[in-house]
Amino acid sequence: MYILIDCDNFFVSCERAFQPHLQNRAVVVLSNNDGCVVARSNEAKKLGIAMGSPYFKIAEDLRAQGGLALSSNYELYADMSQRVMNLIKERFPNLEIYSIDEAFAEVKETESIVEEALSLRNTILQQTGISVSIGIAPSKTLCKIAGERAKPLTRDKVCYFHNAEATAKILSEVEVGNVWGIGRNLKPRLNFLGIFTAQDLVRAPAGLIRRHFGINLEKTVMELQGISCLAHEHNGEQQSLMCSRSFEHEVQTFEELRRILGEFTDSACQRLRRQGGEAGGIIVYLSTNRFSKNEEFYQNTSFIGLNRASALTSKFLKAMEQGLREIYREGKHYKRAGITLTEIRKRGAGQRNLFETEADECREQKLLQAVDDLNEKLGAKTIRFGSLSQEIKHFIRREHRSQSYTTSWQELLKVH
DNA sequence: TCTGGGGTCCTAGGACCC
DNA sequence: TCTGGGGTCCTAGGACCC
Repeated sequence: MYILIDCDNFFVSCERAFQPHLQNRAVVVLSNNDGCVVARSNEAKKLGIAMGSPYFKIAEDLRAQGGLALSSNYELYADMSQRVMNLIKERFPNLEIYSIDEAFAEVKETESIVEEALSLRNTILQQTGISVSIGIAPSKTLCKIAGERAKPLTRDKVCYFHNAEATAKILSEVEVGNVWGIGRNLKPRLNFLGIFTAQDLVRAPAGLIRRHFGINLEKTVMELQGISCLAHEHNGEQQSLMCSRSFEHEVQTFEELRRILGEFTDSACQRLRRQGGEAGGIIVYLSTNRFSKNEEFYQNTSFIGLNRASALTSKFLKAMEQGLREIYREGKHYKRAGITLTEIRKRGAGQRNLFETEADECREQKLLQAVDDLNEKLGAKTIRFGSLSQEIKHFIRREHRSQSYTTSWQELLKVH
């Protein structure tokens, strides 16, 4: 049996927890660069603002309706998320944190399960100000549907699938495209086969689904039948770690890209070290503006593997530069770039290289540890690589950002 | 006309999720 | 003018091995 705990309109709820005047208003939170809408209050949803809408297309309408847009404040959301997850973990220790705003718990089916869920919901609301919806079902895919059903319930916001007949009835009301695991590409193909609802999918012949759509959809079908096929993950090691951005202004020169990607590499390596990992390689990514009408869209990636897994910034800076050289084309206007560290594992878990001495690496590791400690203590970038740019913030727009109420001494909430 | 059977590894691309 | 950033998994095809 699984329980899904899903925060309602999470980013908006976080902002509202500290700014009560945002209650009962149409509020949206924007992605980086104030580009797209990534969270909406119920009032904003009612205005018909779609998830992912470009802000410039809805800005005027939103303002006219008395609504408000905020830039995203990930420090705040990450901290609030951690508070919510800690509360859940106290009640349901066997937890899989699935994303910043939702978690699955594996539980024994008991008579009091709904009461327990309700009481957890109240605790979270009281201690963080965040409202959650809860779905309970025999499989994760059914939990997602139950969670969706719970959202509009005004009173208790818990939905429990315990009766096969009732579940089948609900599934016949769920559009197949709204099933977890079925996106915009699979939906039309399923519709073409006469499959329009989740219940249609449950009844589809297993062989056909497997042949035409592969193993993932076959698992989804079984999950909808109440047979749990997706493993409970327990938040194991991360496999890759990414840092990428779109730029406000396009970038042309190799040198500027090298510095920007250097910053990304540095930041990714810091995160990697903080979680005690090391990576085996780096992917470098570049692209021009995909909406541009003046220039043909160009995007490319390159992968550079290391001889031996490492967490040292210098090694990845070197590899990054090599990768960038492979895909950089003169004269293009780059709108977006990024890097991904891959083949991540716990430090020291990997095979040693027979011909490499470890003395140098050891020394650099100590140096970086000292740098990380200093930056932790005195503020990010107090000490940094000389080859990197002095400042890169100019290329990201965040015009309507709220305070870091819980993570910065300078920005604490003033009660009076 | 006719061309085996069993593997591994890598890459690119596609699909999905939040 | 303005269109995000972070992940996972699967599949197909090519190159190689014996």
